[in-house]
Amino acid sequence: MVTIRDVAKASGFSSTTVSIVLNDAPLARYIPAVTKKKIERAAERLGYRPNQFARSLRSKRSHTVGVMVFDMTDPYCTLVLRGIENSLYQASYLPILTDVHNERSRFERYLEMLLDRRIEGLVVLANWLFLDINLLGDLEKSSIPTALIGCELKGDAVSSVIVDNEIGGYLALEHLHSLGHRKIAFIRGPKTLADSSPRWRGIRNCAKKYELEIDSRLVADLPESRDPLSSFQAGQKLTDELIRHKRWFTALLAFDDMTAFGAIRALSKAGYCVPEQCSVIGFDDVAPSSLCTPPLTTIRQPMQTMGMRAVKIVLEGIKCVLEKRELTAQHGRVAPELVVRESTRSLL
Amino acid sequence: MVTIRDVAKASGFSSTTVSIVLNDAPLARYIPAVTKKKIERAAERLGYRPNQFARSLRSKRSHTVGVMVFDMTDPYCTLVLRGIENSLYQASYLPILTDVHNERSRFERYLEMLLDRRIEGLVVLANWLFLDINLLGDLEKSSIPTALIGCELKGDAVSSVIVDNEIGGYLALEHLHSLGHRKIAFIRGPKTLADSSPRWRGIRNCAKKYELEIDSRLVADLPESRDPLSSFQAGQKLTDELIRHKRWFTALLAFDDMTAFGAIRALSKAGYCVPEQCSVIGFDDVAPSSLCTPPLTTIRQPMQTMGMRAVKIVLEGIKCVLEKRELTAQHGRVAPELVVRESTRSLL
DNA sequence: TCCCGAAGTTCGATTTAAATG
DNA sequence: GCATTTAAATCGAACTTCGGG
Repeated sequence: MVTIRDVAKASGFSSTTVSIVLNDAPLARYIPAVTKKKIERAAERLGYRPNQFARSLRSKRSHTVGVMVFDMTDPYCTLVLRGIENSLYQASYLPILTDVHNERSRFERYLEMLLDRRIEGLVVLANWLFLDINLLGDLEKSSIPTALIGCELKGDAVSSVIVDNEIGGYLALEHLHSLGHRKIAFIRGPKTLADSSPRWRGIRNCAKKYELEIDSRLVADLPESRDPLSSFQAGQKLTDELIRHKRWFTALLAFDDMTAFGAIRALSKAGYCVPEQCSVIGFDDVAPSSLCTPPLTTIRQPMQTMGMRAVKIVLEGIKCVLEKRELTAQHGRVAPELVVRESTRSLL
Repeated sequence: MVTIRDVAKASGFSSTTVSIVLNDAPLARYIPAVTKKKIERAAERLGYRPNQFARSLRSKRSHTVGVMVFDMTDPYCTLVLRGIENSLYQASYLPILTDVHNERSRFERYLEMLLDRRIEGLVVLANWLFLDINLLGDLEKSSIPTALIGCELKGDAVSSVIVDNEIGGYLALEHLHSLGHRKIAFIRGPKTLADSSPRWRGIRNCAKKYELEIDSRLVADLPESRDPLSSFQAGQKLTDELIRHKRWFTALLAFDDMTAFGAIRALSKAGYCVPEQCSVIGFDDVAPSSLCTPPLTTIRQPMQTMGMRAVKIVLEGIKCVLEKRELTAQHGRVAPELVVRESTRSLL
């Protein structure tokens, strides 16, 4: 491996000068262009690449950000990760990816490993997380700029980026209503999930606005679970029960896309066509939604944007820390968007 | 930050002794249990965590593996990444994730960054890659154990893990044939993609075995593209053309699942039901396949296994390098598996 | 010779303080 | 005093060498 001393020797200057020149440090002002040229050419010729370990040891900087995903297999992750990666790339940071499999022990172990690597910031993709306050103890005291995607935390230690679930819920029901649906079934999220209640609130607001009555016999709740696939299965099972109760509905509003896929499966098995006999709307707009037939009408979370936003917050946090300014958490809330495809149909 | 010297001071021993004890180095044999206890307790009490930069600088090891994905948005990545992550976790390695967006410049920049970080190994997820030999120049000379997932490379510089496409193609056609299908349409992969030709070879072998005639007017080719979504669109378009040519078929064998989704969309738009009027089989078994209705019959690539396998190879390579043994590439080929779901139906 | 522990060197780059003409 | 350059200290851990009992 070629070191700075090799470059020094080859160029005939000291390693100090080489360092100053190659880093374009303040003192480089005083160094004549000829010297710079010589040094740069020597470095080039030898193929010199500074040792990042040495550099980091000295500067205490890693140019690395930790990314912690709660369950990688959730299709929700894909685009968020793309957003994170892209923003990091532009800032010349590299991400260390960890997947905690929704396991507490894994979370703790990974967090220690990341802290040991002196990550400068942390992005946590808390999709499908049943959050436990303890998990954050380590985080808060670490004083590493952190952004949580998908759930919000009280206090100003940890930033967050979430979708506006209330607006999303409102948009979903408004769409069904505008299509003429009045008998609507609902599959709500698990009570322990933070998204569930605001989404439902939005739905109720919309119902009130349009004087739509919600039949409580057409409302089902997803059970708590830490497996993203389970919401597909639960969606199927609950829809099946709804159908068997013979209380018919012309549309179904699902908690998320996975649930909607399960609902469509159940409807289809029972001999009902979507959207001819029953409209279905989801939430998230994960990749499969546009691929399925019929493609799913849904409320899109701007996932890539959310990833980018989280990185932006973390990067600003890092700058704060470097300049020893006070660091306060930011809480971003992005607007969801109705995506009309073909799983919903007008009754009018 | 508490350093080894702080621990030395607090325990009353020298930093040498502390280092030996905490790392359980060979010399630790000679150190009495009392001393060890004292040192360990001091370290514990102070919350000492060794500085990885210093450690890496000295040992020249990073305990980091680079992971390079060609297009993160491809659903094919998800499970492979899970496999990679899991194996790395068990070996206490951490992955740096990079997504090259199928762009040459990004590949090169990321490769340099990873090399600068002194990654000990590299896993490349070359899904949907139109490989260019030049890209590998840097790789070969870097002498970093590397495993390519999804495509194979001549020579013994770079290891690889691929699915046995020929068997997969065979299985797919055999399944359709066993269901009684004789008029079968095919959408082949792009000619520039390495997977395409062996997959087609398997199909032809199977056709010969069962004396099935392949009607060349029912064979279409996916165009070259570097966007995974494009195979959905192309699948839809090609199927549409196939339908319009009025040369009917009872089953369609698609190059991959994305293509199959496109085909199903086209059939549905043209008023044909899957599988009642036309069976469709895919290849890969990406996540959406089991979520769609009807769920897709397909040839599964054991993606998680492939990720694990690649990491295993890389880890062995790292051990090789450490022990200065000769490093030779391994070329793994894993068996695909027929997954029968509901997009195919028996004619018998 | 065996056991225990410490002093000092090394890894490679950055930075401070200081020395030249 | 100024422009130009550099010796030496530093970051934190790990390893080599050595000395005392």
